[in-house]
Amino acid sequence: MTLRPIYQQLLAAYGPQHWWPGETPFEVMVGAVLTQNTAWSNVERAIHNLKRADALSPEALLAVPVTQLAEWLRPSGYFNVKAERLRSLCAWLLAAGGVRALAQRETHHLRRELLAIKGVGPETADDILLYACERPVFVIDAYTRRIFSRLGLIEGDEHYEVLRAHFEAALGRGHRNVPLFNEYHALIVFHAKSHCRKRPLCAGCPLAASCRGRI
DNA sequence: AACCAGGAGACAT
DNA sequence: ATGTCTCATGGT
Repeated sequence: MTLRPIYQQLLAAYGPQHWWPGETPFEVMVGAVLTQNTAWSNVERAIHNLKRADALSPEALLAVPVTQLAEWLRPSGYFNVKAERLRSLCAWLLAAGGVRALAQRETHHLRRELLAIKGVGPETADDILLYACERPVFVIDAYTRRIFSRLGLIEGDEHYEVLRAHFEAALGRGHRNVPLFNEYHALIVFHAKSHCRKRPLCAGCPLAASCRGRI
């Protein structure tokens, strides 16, 4: 596939992105839920509220009333919904034996468990698997659909699992690909936010060579 | 002032 | 299996 050269072009243009923006695996998980259909700048405010209240742990989040949690989450939007979603995530984490205990589980088993949590869909599950648990899964999001459909490489409306399988098959599935999948998704998000918001192909787009003749 | 942002669940068809 | 509605804040 042409997915390798596209990655090289993005990396050459933007450099390493050092994802996920979060200091601990648990903070990554929280961020993955809070950023659902929400600008990251708003998520940062909510996470800052949690840190300021010294509440950024599964135990602390479960110890306070939902109304209090929702108040801390207010800047990230959907705060009532997300308060419940964080609680179900934390309840699962504690039942699983804590964040550290996740290392024992096999990736596919872990993925099914994550998807069983209310408020964790395919993308959030894969964010957690890749960026918190360092598992080799390729994250599909709205940016990925938009960019690669404009490049003519996918339709864009395929089911999530179809696209994930497609990208993973093209790039390889081994554990050695964790850094690649990490960087690739981060670059996709950065690229989508800097270029191509409205136009298919902008002046100075690092993917111009891959676009040529297709758009 | 409409439109969008690193989705997911509930529900009807 | 495929649409539609809802959830909500802050930036452009």
